[in-house]
Amino acid sequence: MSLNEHWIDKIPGLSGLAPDLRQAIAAAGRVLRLPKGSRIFGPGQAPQNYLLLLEGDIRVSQVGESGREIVLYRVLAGESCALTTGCLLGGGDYTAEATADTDVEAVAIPRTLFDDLIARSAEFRRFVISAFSQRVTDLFKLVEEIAFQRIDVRLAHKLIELAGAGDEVAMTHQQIAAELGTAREVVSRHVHELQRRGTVVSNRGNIRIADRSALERLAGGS
Amino acid sequence: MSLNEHWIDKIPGLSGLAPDLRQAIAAAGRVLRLPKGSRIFGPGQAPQNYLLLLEGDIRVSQVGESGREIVLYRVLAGESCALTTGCLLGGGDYTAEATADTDVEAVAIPRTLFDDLIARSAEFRRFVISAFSQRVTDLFKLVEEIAFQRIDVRLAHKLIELAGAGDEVAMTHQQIAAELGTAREVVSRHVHELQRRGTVVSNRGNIRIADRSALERLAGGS
DNA sequence: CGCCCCGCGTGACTTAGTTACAGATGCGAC
DNA sequence: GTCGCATCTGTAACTAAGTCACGCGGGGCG
Repeated sequence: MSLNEHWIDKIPGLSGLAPDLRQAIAAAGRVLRLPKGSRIFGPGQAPQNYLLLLEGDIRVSQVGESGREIVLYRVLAGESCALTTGCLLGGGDYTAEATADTDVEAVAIPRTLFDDLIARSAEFRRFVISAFSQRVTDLFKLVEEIAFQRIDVRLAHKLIELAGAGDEVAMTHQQIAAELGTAREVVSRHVHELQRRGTVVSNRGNIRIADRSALERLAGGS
Repeated sequence: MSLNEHWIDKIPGLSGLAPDLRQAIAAAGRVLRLPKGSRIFGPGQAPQNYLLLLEGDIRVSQVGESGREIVLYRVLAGESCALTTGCLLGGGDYTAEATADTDVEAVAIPRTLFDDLIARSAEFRRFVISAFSQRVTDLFKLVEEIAFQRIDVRLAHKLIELAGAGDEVAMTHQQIAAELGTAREVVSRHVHELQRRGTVVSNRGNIRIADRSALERLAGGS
């Protein structure tokens, strides 16, 4: 029980939930642990639970017939995966898939409880709806990027994002291509060009940012 | 009052709403009429109401810095525009805009009532959430199309969609380009090619489908 | 009638995606 | 160690898409 009270506090949006609802959630929610690389869901799987992510990083991506892939968004610790589950319940056919990018710890909330929480808690509603909204704005931005932005700009953007606080991106060109929804060769070419200009240093499975400000200039400007 | 009971029945998802809630909606909802071409919302405008569309057709699109435009989705009669309003409330900065493609009749529901309805009616919740879900799957599909599909296939698709039951599309190449998020010249070239093959007949501001099955083959197949 | 705006056509060029390889590099088996 | 192999990366040639610049022509309107 103290264990259950423990995880709910990892979800910032739910900190102020009424005690009785906390208890209901703690009682009915099951904690799942999945290793890195697990398929959370994919075409053909229809989960009956709403998921809250406690630890880890889930990547939601779309694959085309050609096998090419593009990352739609990520679900981070403390966020809800309700969108994709909702998508399944409401949407009918879809082709997105979700993969654990790291080891993952999540809570599965049965649908009946979810409905109940939505009905009884304004805070929970706010949490769910703002999660939906956030995803949608993410997708809006993504559409704009794909449709209008040049690949080199998007690559610069992604490298900065993926490097985070550090300056190393431990990914293959293929994986970065999947992030951007383009082909591996395209990434290779642009990485090579960045290396030629001294902006990055590229090694097998790893790219190090050598001149962050140059990258930011590329990402921000034209 | 009978007038108010009138419009609520235009929303299929709300037909089974409890009588007291119907009354609340009827009392607080204001019916709006907007002429074709009106900007429903855009960057810099933050509506405080949730909108239900009774009549007409709203186009939600994204414009890039270059001025190029892409249609994200449409809101049709009987559907809710809650997504985009929710997007505003939850999302912070965004750049999408919504335009009336036809004369439009909509109901504005104040936010307080919306919250109340969500709290009290499972049916209303289902309506709102499935609307959200639908938009999201639409956006998923759109991302896949932009990222992976060839322009000629997407054009064929759009022409069929825009023609509806008939076989005329009364739009300029520029407008069709905005639908697809591409440049006018690209549309012109492909339309020209389709005309050369006898699939369509193109005139100023109008494209007539001459061989629908050929178009469907193009849209469906590779 | 003539002007002008708007939609459309076209050519030359750049960027992105595709196809088909050929090296390179690490890692495990032996 | 080193051999074999899968995986990652580089390159070249080609097609598709997007960009830029301009010309043409038809309608509408003064």
